[in-house]
Amino acid sequence: MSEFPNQFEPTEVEPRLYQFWEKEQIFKADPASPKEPYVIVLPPPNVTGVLHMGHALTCTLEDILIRRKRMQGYNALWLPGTDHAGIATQMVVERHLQKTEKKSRHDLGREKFLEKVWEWKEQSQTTILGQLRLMGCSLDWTRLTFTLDEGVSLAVRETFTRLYNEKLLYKDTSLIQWCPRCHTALSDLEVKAKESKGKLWQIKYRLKNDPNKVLVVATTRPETLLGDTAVAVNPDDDRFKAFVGQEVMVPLTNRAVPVIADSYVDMAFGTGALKITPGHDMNDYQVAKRHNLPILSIFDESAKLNQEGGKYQGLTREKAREQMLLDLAEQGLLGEEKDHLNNVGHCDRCDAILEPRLSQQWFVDAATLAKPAIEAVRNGEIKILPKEWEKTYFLWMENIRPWCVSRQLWWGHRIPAWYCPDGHVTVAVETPKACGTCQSASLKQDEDVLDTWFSSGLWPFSTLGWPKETADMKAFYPNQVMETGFDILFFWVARMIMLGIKMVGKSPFHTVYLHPMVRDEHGQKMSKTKGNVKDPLEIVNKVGADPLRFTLAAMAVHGRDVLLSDTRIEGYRNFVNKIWNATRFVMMHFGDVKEAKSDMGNDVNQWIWTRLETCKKDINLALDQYRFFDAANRIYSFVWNDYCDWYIELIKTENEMSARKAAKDSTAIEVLEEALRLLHPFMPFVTEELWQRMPIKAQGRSISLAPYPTDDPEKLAGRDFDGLSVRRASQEMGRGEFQAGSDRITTGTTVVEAIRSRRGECGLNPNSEIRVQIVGPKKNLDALQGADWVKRLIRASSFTLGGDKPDPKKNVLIAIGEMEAFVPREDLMDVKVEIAKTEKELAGLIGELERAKQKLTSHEFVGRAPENVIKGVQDRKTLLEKQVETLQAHLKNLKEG
RNA sequence: GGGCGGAUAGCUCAGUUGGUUAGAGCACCUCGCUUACACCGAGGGGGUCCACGGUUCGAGCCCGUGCCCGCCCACCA
Repeated sequence: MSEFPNQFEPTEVEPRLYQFWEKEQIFKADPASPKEPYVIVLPPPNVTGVLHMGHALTCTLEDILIRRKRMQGYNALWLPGTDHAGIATQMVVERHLQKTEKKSRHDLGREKFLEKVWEWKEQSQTTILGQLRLMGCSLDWTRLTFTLDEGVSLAVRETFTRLYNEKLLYKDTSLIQWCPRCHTALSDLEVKAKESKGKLWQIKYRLKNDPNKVLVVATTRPETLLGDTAVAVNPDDDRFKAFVGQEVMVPLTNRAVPVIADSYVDMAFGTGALKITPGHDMNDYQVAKRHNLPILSIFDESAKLNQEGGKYQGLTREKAREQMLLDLAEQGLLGEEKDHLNNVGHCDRCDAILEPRLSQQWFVDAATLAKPAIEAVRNGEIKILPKEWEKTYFLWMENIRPWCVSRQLWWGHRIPAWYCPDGHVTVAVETPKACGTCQSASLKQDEDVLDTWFSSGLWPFSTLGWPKETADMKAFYPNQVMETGFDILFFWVARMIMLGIKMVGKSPFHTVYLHPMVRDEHGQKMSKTKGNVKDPLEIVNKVGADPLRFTLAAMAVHGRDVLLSDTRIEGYRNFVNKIWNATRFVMMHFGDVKEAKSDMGNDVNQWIWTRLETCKKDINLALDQYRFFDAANRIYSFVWNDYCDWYIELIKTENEMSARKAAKDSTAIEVLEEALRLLHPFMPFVTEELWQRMPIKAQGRSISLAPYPTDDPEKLAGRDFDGLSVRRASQEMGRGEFQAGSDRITTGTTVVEAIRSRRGECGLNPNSEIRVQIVGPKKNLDALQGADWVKRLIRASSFTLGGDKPDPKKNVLIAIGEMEAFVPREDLMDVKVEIAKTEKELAGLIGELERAKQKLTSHEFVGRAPENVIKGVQDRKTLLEKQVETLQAHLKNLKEG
């Protein structure tokens, strides 16, 4: 540690520091701690997955929140876990099995297949957990939970049983969304509506009693006609009044179905007559229920025609359609056909076209659970940020439908329901010995598993040991923040709120922070087919976790997508380098200071302390409001602009430097040390590495346990900081009282900027030395007295204050507010360029002056604008007048000379 | 069909209750290897803040209309 490499080496440092943190158990939360708790549970990544950019964003933002709170003395718990992700994982393993062993899950059988999935899970989980460590996540690994762990399983069974007993969960036969490829029921949310180009066919239905008359219906799915149990028309439709009550023959069959009247039918659409297929259309199902129509299922679980299909049995939907259209045409029953755009439901997972299917499933009465969940957000118990999402939340929750929770899969929580031979249902937390109704000992458990989101919905408390009354549950429920992507607001967040309130009796968290989507630098969604996917691990490998984290935070703007670009990441990699080198420089000169002893009489010191104070205020304010991007930009500009560009440059003069060394002044180190602490939640690795090298630092083991800098130390009073001395906290308080920079600093920096700028405009070699004389009001000249850094920063070989104004014809004049700087013409300028510059500047100033004058003569403005605004314009006008006057004289001289 | 969000410099975006001269990063141009850092430093150019109308002493910001993008929800077959 003694030598200081001239570059930060993330590949060497990051794993070493993470091991150190884990060994020291820095991230472990103690439920017995007297500290105020601050809890976030990590949205559990899918066990089959690898870490993608969305995870990277989630864990960066959550780690920033958690690390800051930990540094503020909270009992911070960030709880890790992984999700079994039922349908997704089962699909991946099935596919793998098919590929490697050419077997289906049915070939293996349930038990063997599940063994395979568990193997897969073990292997995959290690990968993703390692990746979370690579990102620097300060997760409490001692509490790692998997959604199929026994504890979670108990919570699931408990919830299922309680909801069942309260009739909020029930078994029902109903038309549900069925995926013919995954062979399972889905919830409404798992249906992706996609617009697709289809056709609208007209099909003639002959009247039973008068085969010469036909009723023409329009349909996009002719193959479903085998399932028709009625034809419907609008009751107000005069065209069809005579048909209502009669029967028509379903083409290609011998069945007669009634013509019914229902106002659902849109007279203007198609032919005005609608075939009703209640077994395979959600709307038709509703109509059928109203009219007590029979329901026919004509497709099997793979959406092939079943025994109801007659000659078409065994055909797929597409094949059947093709064949039936041919047959209809042959019988002269096919009318016109036209193109038609319609929405078709696809499986969220496998993209297959879904088929509504009549079946028995378990449902949760979501509408009842939603009521208190809506209320919790409405009364502010739960805040959703950005606030715009609340409206979306309400809209969905108020129109929520029964949630189908059973899945015909093997991988997941088995439904805790048992059936006896007589068909009685027994629902229980523990496997029952006998039927609850008839005492039969011959019980068979329900074959189905639960929707993954059912167990996810219990996550904020199932991870803490619920339903047992654990210490963790007492200490850490409710959580503080739920940070996740808006894409799972309904899938997950809403369900956690409903189930948390129902099961525990308290909202599961206080704040929901919905982060945006990560896209590429052109706002395109990252996708494999587009080839624009950025792999976070590749980036971490290349530049380290810190720059990636900082980029994600600095781009995370409320309600906007995060656009990730390589140049941005590179820029923040450079930032890491900048901090590294600034620390190296400061350590080189002040590495031997032993105690915090900042010379507060020195105005350069005061200035940087003041800037730091403002920075602390801004950052804390920003982070309190989840404005990660503001906080990131603020610390960036403090370190780079204030500290490196100004402060370090200011103290680099020999006088300043030797005085500081002699006095063992610790300001440079101390300010930087605080800046590192401010930065730590964003860039944990480089900050810890540098902090460990600092001679002056809080006495803790890790920067993660040092106090987070604040402009309001009262807030941290009384907190324990792993051995931090209270003295430092009180010192921080004192610094809040500094006034903004002294006259010497403000005057000096203004002079430096003006002269540098003029040099730049002239294209002069910045290294050439110039002679400078400054005249102006005494207070300004006094302020510049002794500011030898001004001389250094403008590269002045001589620097004269006051005295007679030099010959205007031989000197270039630079107006600096009320001051004038003179530089011998030969040092700076050729006359023609100077004249042009001056004229341009003058024109700008005159224009502005005119506008100011106009404002001040306007009665409305003077009469109605607040005083401070008027005063501002007046001051500006006075200054402008003085500058215009000076420059006009200067211009005159130039032209004459 | 409903709802939400966006449009500001070449690119990606800030701009917190309307207030003096609209900012940043990157890109670009000029100059500089001044011993922390060329992953750097100093300077510069570049904007009718989508259009039109309104409110106001004053609008990038508030209101209305229009146009163009993106997303979510939705049972017109």
